[in-house]
Amino acid sequence: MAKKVIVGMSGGVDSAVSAYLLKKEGYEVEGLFMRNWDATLNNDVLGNPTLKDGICPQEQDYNDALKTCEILNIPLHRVDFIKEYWDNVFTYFLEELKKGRTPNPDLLCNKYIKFDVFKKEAKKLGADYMATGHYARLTNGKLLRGKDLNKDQTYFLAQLSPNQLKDVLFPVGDYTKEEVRKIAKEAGINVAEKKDSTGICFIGERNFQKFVQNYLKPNPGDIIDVETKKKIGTHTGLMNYTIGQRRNVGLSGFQERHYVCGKSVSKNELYVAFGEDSKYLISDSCLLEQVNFISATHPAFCTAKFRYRGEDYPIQIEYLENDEAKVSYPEGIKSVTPGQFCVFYLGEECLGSGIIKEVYKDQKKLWYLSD
RNA sequence: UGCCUCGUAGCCAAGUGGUAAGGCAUCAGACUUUGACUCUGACAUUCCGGUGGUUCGAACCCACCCGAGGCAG
Repeated sequence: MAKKVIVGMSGGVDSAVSAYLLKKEGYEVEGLFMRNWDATLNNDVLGNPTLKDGICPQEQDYNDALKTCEILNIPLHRVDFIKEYWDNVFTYFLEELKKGRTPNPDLLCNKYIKFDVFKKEAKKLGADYMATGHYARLTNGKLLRGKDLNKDQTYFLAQLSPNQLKDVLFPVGDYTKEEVRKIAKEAGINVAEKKDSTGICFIGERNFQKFVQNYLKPNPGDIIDVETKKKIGTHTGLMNYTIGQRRNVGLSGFQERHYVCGKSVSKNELYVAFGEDSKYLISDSCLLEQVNFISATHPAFCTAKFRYRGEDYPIQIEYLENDEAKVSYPEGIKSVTPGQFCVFYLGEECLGSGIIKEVYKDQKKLWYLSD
């Protein structure tokens, strides 16, 4: 009796090829499409580029997935997690923004949606395994980077528990994106040439400031030159900025490039530093919260990424109480941002992650990144 | 009122007789399952505050006017 796999079909190439490969390997394959965002229901109006189109992108994706399943001759189920997404992912996203932090909703989307309610739904459909189109590999319970290091998506999986990764398959993890597209083309899959989706998972590309305005009231305040502590402009609301940001700050007339280096929610001030090598952008350690480990290995020294597609930096970890940890990187790293995830790696293995809570330089909390 | 300095694209700013550097910002792409960062391209189609003049030729020299600031007072 062939094992049954439910594949999360997004309407893109990666999941299509995943289903194709699994079927070729002899699994009984069925697709499951999920919809987690409804622009109308969720009041996603300002800055939504596709609102006026005849068909919303999620429905287009569904149609693409449907076509793919037809080609592969497998059934496609469908499920809505709009409420779950709002309650567990989007609410967190907004709460973090209110605190002046920079959340990454896609890690929580995996934690609370894809590898939780979606997986349960797959089980309900009789699945022995669930599969997704992530560029990642699983070997003996270890989560490894995808073969295509440029597309590696283990960063987004770093908040999962070992249990959530049980009975999970990542068929495209052993291929490069180029190979995946080639396979799709040769198999006659409709979405072989479809452009990769970007933007927040399930929501899509947006003008961030306008998008957030649908949910949070803007609260303008002063932009302060972190060096002189003088006011040099007005910001449109702290939630509109992230650390290290250069574009869309709204300042001009200066000789040097300027970067957001901090903010104070209590004072409603945004701090800006000049020059791309400004010392104000550098930190040498940080405190993590909600530290999660997938791996049984808890090393003192390893590497870490501080943002998706960020560089791997050598770090030292000191494990603390309450799922907290102190991470040190004496060489200094630019734009370590509260709210973002710090993801640990040991060679190929993705060990786990934590949320950046506080940022330090020379053992002192950065005053311009405090509250 | 007298004298001095200054007035270059949205902003800052080179250029002081030979036919408008650069930076910031902005816009458009590339990259990208987080808002970045980075990279590429576009950006004063002969009006360089205005009007005349000198010159083969002026943003650059001269005159006057307008405007901003300063020193005398």
